[in-house]
Amino acid sequence: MESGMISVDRWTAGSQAYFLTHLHADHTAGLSGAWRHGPLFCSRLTAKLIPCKFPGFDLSLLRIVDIGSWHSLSLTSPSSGSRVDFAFKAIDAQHCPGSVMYLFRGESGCTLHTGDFRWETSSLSTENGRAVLLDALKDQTLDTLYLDNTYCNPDYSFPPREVAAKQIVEIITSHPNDDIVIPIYSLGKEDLLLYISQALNMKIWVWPERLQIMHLLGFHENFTTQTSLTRVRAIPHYSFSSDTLKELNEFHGPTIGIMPSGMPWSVAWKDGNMSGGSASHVKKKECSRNTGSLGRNLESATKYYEVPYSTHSCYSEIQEFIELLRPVNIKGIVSSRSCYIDPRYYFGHLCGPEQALWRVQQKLDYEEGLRRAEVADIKPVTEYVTPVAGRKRKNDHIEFFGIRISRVSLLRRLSRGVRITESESLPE
DNA sequence: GCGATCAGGT
DNA sequence: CACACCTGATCGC
Repeated sequence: MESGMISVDRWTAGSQAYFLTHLHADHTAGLSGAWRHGPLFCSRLTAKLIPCKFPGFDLSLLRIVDIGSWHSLSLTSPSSGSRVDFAFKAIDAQHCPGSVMYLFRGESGCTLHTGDFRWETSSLSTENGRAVLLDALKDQTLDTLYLDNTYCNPDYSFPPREVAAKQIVEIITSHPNDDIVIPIYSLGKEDLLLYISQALNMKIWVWPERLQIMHLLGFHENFTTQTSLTRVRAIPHYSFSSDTLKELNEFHGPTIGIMPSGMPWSVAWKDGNMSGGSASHVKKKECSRNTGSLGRNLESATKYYEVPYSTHSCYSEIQEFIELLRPVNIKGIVSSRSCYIDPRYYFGHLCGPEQALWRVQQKLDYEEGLRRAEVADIKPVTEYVTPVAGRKRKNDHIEFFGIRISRVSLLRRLSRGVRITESESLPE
């Protein structure tokens, strides 16, 4: 990529093919209804959402990438003018609706771009993704892994989403008479809301634009814009703060805030907080801040929970992902504001040419084992032998050790400053 | 008046 | 903390 041929989640002119992993704003900086720099490859669901996110977008530019099958692409080398053939495949990224990773196979080797992704160890989708990736890579090394390194730090530890979803349902049922507000963004966490809706057999309120998204995603029964139908509301993230929660409590009655987020969940927070169960990650806060003016409503100490429901992989999941793939090289894709952790700071020992070959060798050994097992008429092991530790490799002079500040300014510049104008049109 | 970018907020 | 946004100011046209 970056050779003037393929761009992933980058929208400046000069590429021959543009790939979109998912429709969050930090991956669409530069996209707009007027964008027309070239063909845009994305998942079917993402394509469905594009007109809503970018009104006026020229839909003839869209190239739908069906998940799981190989697609081919023929481009022209900008330097030599000769033809360059690629094959690529989309894999479910489990981050938000429509989100995918892209695996590219070309003359210059294999590249995997994860976009944002969640790699929950025991989920069926991950199991499928694992098989698809290993099968797609075959005996080749993965040359470059562009990695969602949002939580690429051992301090970040949180449970699978299902666990967090159950915690949230518990919180809601333990406050049977209170209103509940759950801050969400314009796309993502639908599975959480659906889970709550089904577990409690109630509809969930969303704002009108969000209902339109829900309908596009195929959810017709579980969401409503009628306040009177439910006590559980998913509200725009930007409209939520301790002040708004306090106001809700003062003017609308008892309201609990539940923040589903992966962010503050480092191991340092795990124990010794004021939440009931010490094993639980749930953080409960009493927001009794009283910033003047209305004052003295002592009764309105509002309840606010933070629950580790994350759409990004935690550290151990990233580790497992890298141990599976053993890439030659890893590059982080996060465009964070204040710091950039090079994935090789923690995972340098899992990449490099030797490690990549190690993976291939593992696969060959595994297949050889299967063959022998068949001959010996022994039941083959159905599970993959997951590579353990294996930190033999000495890092011979990888220069990117430690925290890199200089890259940040570059990444920031690439990802800043989108304004998504919400569709004017009404639902239906 | 418009889109693109930036500053600053949740 | 820093997710994935938001609003509002400013720049260039």
